[in-house]
Amino acid sequence: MKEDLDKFLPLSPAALHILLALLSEDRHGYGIMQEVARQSGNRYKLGPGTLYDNLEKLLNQGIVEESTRRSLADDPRRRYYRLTRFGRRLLATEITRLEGVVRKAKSHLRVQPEKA
Amino acid sequence: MKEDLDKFLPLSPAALHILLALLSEDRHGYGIMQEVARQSGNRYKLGPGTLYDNLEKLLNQGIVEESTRRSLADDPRRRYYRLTRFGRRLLATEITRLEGVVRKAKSHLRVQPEKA
DNA sequence: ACAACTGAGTCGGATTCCGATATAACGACA
DNA sequence: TGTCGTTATATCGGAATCCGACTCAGTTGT
Repeated sequence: MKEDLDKFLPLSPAALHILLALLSEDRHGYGIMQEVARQSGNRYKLGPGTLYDNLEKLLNQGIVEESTRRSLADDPRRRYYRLTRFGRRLLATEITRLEGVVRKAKSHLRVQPEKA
Repeated sequence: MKEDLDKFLPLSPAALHILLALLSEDRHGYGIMQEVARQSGNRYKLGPGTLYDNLEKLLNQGIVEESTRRSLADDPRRRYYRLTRFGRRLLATEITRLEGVVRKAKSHLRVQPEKA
């Protein structure tokens, strides 16, 4: 009961970046959108459609769960999400996989870079 | 005329792995499927539908092009594909981006890994 | 008062995924 | 020769996903 992680991999770009945004701290939906944009230097932006589709799926799969609001002063509209332990393990596995991809690619990209 | 690369990023897992398979050498469709499976230790397999959908798109975008058969002894059914220079640059950009993702994630995954 | 922003969410068309299936040539073997 | 397994390209169509436009509403700033 360990390699069923593979069933969820590879993560789509959207799912990966949502989990990445939740890795540093719990966030609400709008906050996830902002963090994804920020982390990518505004090059990759999640729209609400993609966000909520993915969030729903991630909740159903037990990768993400809703967390209670932290402070009473918080905007009551906000709904916070956090990684489950399974989600964290899944993300760690995916990151390891991507590390291999990057290493492999770099070894080939070094040679014959471009004629000029 | 340089940052239009961003329009193509991030790459879907399928597109990324097709480009990766073509990075080491030119391959035909069936060979791409095999290489993607091999590179992933059989954990990620591309079906023909996903392959040809993606290939068509990559051809239209000028990321991949058809290359002529290398040897006369080659199975004449095969159609070979290669990365264009643009495709190589695009892949390099995506790999750099992923490197950043991996680095960021690892710095957070190191702490509070899992209780036991 | 008004605009801009924060915040959750829906909707529907477009795109992509992806296995099942079709077709056929190839290699090996009895 | 026939037949089986593999190699190889390709299509098809239902399912899943993407994703911007939009709705609704509260908050903040000018």
